[in-house]
Amino acid sequence: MQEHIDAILKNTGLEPKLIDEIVTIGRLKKVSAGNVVISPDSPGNEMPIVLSGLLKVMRQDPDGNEVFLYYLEGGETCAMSITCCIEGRKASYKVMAEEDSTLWMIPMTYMDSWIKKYESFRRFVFGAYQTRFDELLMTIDSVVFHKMDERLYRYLLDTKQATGSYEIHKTHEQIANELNTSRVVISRLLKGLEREGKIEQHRNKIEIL
Amino acid sequence: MQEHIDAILKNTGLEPKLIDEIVTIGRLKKVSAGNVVISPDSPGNEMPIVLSGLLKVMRQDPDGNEVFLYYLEGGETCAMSITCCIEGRKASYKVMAEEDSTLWMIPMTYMDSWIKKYESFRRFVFGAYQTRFDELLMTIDSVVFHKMDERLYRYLLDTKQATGSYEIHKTHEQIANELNTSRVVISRLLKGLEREGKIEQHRNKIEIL
DNA sequence: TCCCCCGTGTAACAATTGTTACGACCTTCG
DNA sequence: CGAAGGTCGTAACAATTGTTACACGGGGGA
Repeated sequence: MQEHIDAILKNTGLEPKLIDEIVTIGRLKKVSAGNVVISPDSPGNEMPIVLSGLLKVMRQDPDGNEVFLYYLEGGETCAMSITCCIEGRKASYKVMAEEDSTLWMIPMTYMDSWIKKYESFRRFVFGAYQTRFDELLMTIDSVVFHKMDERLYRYLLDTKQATGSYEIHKTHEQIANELNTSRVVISRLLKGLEREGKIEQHRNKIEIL
Repeated sequence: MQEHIDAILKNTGLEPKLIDEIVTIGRLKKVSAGNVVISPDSPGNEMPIVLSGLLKVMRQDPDGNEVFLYYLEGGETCAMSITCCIEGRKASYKVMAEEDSTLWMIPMTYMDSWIKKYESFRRFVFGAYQTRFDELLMTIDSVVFHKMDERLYRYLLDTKQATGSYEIHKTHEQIANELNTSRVVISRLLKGLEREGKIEQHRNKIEIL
């Protein structure tokens, strides 16, 4: 286990001394697919780093509607939870396990001193911010500048890329929920994509071509 | 001038010693209304703090379409330019002066050392991130969960709040551009808001009631 | 003054998306 | 096996948004 964590963390560009600290101080957390990692009302005083698996970050509105924002893959961290914790605010989003995942949880107490001490940690944190800003902006692009069919196709490609598989195991209903539209609309548009030869459909499964 | 800058910076919660450094190292920049402050192809190795006036941040897509993201008011800074500069990347957004504004420009070279040195600067920077994340998420909410009429009304209220005036001096065409829709649609919806008694319209001017 | 440009109102129509309804099929479980 | 529930296809219609076209009036410049 220990070596496994080391291996992941090495790819983040963090310096060895810091990795030692992280390994000593953090704790392992396992989440199985479909479960919630962070929700708007959970306390949240730890910063998660994804060791394996895949998380997805969603935005929720007061009426319970949702939109998919982006995936968090191995080696990445949730930038939003950092600021949330620093400011002691409630999360305004929801993080779920898309696959069975293992996380390394670091208490927020250490954040400030690490930022002060380690140049590599500053780079890590600011890099995380940059990446998330970019993802949010891409989401805005997708929603503002494109129609639902393009948005859907981009979502499928994102999912293919994040899971590393050209097969997506989701129902039309689930996809509709992530794009905040209705099942009928998704079925209609997926049929269109199929006619264009971009995908192939099976029960509970979409194949990206 | 000197005292004016001090006064603004004091409200940011930065510690006196750091304010001294900022005042010594930065330079003043004046921008008149309508001019571009940061564009996707400008170099951008300075971090701006708004001293007076109002900036607006827009997202642009490759075809030249635009959307309004949020305003930057006095005492605030552009979080996205921080990460951009740290990573030496090109900006993926555009910042414009909504009113005649004065900015205090700080070379990025000092960022890292200040973050290391000043607790208050860390709080300032992370606070800026948090605020911008929230604004982006609100933009996403607005676009994903609401129809154009509500989006328009929220935009008017935001503008009222940012400018501190219940009169908005913009044409339907300009508003349409900021919401990435067409003039006709805005005229239609503004008429609706007027009928509901939420606004009053005049030439080149909208009054929020 | 007269003319032209700009800003706005409005109609008519097209395209996109949302909603409701229903039928077909598959899977699971009793 | 048969019933029940979940998944998908499709039609018909409503609501929202986008597009084109044209009329009206104000204000500024020649």
